Amino acid sequence: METVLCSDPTALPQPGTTKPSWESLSSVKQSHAQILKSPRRPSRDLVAKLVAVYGKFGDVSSAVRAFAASPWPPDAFLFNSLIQAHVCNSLFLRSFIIYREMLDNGVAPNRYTFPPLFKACSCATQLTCGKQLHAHSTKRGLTGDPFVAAALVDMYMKNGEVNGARRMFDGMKTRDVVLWSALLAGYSQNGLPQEALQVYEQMRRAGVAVDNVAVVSAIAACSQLQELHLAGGGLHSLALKSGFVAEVVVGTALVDMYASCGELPAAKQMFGEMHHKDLVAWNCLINWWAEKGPPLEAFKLFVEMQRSRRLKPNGSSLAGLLPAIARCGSLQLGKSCHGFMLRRNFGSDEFVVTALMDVYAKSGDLVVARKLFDGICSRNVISWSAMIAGCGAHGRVEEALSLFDEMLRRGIRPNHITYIGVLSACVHGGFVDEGRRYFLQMIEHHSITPSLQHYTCMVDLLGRAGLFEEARELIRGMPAEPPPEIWGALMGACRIHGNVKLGKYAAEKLFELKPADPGFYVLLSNIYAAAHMWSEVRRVRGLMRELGLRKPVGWSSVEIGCRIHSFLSGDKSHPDSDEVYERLGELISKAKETGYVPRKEVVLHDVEDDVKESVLSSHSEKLAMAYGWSRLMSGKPIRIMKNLRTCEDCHSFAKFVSTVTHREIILRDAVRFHHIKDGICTCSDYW
DNA sequence: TTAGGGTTAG
Repeated sequence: METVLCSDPTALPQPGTTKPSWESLSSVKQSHAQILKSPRRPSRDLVAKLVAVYGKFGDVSSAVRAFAASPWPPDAFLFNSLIQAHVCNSLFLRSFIIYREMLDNGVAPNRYTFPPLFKACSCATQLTCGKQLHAHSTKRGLTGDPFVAAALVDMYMKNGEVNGARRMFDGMKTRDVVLWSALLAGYSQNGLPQEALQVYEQMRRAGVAVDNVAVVSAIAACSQLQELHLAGGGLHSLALKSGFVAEVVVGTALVDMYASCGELPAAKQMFGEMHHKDLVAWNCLINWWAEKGPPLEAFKLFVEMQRSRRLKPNGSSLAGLLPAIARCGSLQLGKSCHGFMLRRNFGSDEFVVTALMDVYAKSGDLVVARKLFDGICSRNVISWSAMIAGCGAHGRVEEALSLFDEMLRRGIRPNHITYIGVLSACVHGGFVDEGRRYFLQMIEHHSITPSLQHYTCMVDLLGRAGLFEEARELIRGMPAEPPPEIWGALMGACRIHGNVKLGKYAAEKLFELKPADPGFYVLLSNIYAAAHMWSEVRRVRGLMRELGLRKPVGWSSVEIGCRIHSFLSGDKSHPDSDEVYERLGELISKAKETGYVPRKEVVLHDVEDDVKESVLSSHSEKLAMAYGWSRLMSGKPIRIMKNLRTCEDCHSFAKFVSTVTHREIILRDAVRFHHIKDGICTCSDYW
């Protein structure tokens, strides 16, 4: 062994010592400088260690310089270190080039060479390259090495080659915990949680001591399965007994599991019990609150994270928070986030930009959403799907479908979510032929098995067009018993077309499947009311009372400056209520002068006409419209959000208001956007 | 010197 000449004996690795005292980049550089000053040339092993440690500190340039100055020719250890330094700094393509140089210089790769290269193939999704390297490792008899094998299983799994990974695993005679975990994690990461839990069970039966990593992957599988009580509960107990729970990764996996099962209080409690919380743990909590919790709470968590832990949000934090803003539908808040994102240089992060695009689309500003979409350099299937869905929801059906065609022309393969957007667009536009064609194309050309959402879209599309027999045929052809969503869509179509008989049939199915959902009772009562079958209406309403079910309360909001003002139907609690009703009265008079006739048939109670008109005139969206007109500057669009579907009368009224006030009205309801300008709505009147 | 893990846009 060569002796290292150095004035400070603690600064350099000494023979026999296990841990070098290179704890910072500056200490490494200092030692390196001393080595260079020394009259004797350093050994290859010492340079290789320097290269590795430079890589770990993220200084790839110094690693390359150290390598270049090493005794020539470099050996395998030196090349391995240089490859590793590049891989751990995400310079994957460069690592392949170094491997090529290694071969060109006649240096034989060894068991240490391949794991980092397979990792590079995993991260850079380079399956072809991975397969070639697999062949190289086999040729050299290295594939049986446990480190190489585990890296290979991981490489195949990360590239979505589940069967390849399994074959690799099955071919191994000795299987350690890391090899098992690579398989288990791979199944979980590929959306196969059942298989992942099976592997976990097999692993335990095989007597392998389960470690923290295996537990994390099994918990992740439970999150996907939303399986909290059997496997999930057992894993939490195991994590507690073994002490793994103290690890931030294990704690985060448990937070995620509780939240994904809808147990937000348990998730928050788990989060509170974690001693150390890193950025991923915070992001996990924020993401779930943004999706399922009160949107403002998600925003508060985002602020709290930065204050209390002094953590800097990354792209995931923002992409996770933005759905909360999208749910609020607040354009102002969306713009603030946009500014924050630009200041923090997330303007080219496609995750963040796609999430922001969705915020603008859901806040009613499709123009900015489209600009953001056009500005994304590498648009993937997710950004295309988001834009297509946005256009469809805004009634820009032709634009949605032409975007879809363009996406196909560019060779982007659509997935099941893309087709949900495409089929919904067809529903919004009443494009029956196109819908049928896309549904078949999805199955036959893209081998996508229709999901519940696809079937629901099709039933909705056919039902709205009055093609009840075709809709029923489709339902009969479904592989499993139709769930409530399907009958709900059919019932909605029955209301539009006054099909009492089929509506009643669908309602009976729904009352069996979801007896406590008030929405379906209301829908049936609406079907009877539209047919003037008032005794049936009373019977259904009576049934609702007996069951203690109440119609969900409708509310609308309008954004004025930085504030959101909400109104219930007939609401008089707003501080400016007098002004709201006075201005609404003006609007109704002006609208009537230009031809607006209240559509009293929309009111479903068996009451006198004047009562119906008074009920109609205080619908929450009308109150919000009047307040917006009163308070927003002249020419500014009025943006309204409604929690339920807008009724036909309010839709018609909004068209007259847009004409008499010369304002654009953008109304987001539970299913779509209505862009109304000069008396015309971009979405069809196809109800 | 080398392998497997938690969050993340539609």
